[in-house]
Amino acid sequence: MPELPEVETVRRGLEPLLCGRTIAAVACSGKRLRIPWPEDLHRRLTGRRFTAIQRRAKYLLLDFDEGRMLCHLGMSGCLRLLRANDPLPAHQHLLLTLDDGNRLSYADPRRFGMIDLTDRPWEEHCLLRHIGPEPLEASFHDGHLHEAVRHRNSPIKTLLLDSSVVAGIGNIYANEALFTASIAPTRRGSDLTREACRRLVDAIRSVLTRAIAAGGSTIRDFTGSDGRPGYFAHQFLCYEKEGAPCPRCGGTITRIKQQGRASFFCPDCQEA
DNA sequence: CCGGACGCCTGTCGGC
DNA sequence: TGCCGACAGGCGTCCG
Repeated sequence: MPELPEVETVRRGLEPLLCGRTIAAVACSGKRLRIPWPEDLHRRLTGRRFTAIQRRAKYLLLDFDEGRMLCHLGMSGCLRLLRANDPLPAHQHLLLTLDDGNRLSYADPRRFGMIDLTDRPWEEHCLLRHIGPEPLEASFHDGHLHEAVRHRNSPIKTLLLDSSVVAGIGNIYANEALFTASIAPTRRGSDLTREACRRLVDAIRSVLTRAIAAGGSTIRDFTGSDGRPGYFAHQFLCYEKEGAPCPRCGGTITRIKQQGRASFFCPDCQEA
């Protein structure tokens, strides 16, 4: 489900309502997610006060007055703020009752997501250490991208999904950004000129920024922390548009498979 | 080191 | 109607 724009949408929804609140009660399903639940979960969460909600790649970083919680939504995870009488979602794995009576609910049917607790600084967390630059920050630019891909033989689509090249891009936005930059997903990293990298960086920034403004993309079941869907799927140019006319040249959007995942592109106007 | 395949889960959808 | 396979927004691991 969630790529960078969706996780950022959740973060923006949580931040004003969560910061300053204290955890009064903790309930955990105990069902194993991607990694095992931390030891002493109840003790390490109860009584903690939220002080900051940040995002790195597709991870949510929740800071407490003492300690921190790392959260990843996987493919089907959902973090929502519920009022006291709201019904609880199916497949809920963690429920934090707050001192104002609201509740933070983490649900994840497929259990590809994860939650971890740490007392160390974020930059020391092993899951965050090898992640590349944030695409919306100045450290991500054409020179960085060119250097990261110029010796790589993999298709550029695969490289965009590699979080050590650039953080937070998933299947939807890799496809949309390559379409916008007029670069075929099959192009080898080593074939990209500096100029093509500049176009791609611009396209990534543009697509992600517009997706965040729309509240993310809801294909099936994504919702923000308030339960509302995102509307960026209405602006897709190629994703899940197999057979449709290309909005740029009138060619036919084609679907291929790369690394077992669907890629959509226009063979007529995306440079092979 | 690199690249590709696989597995982890559940839910949904299309074809027969 | 029901069953079965394919597929879905991610990502770490394993093997050649």
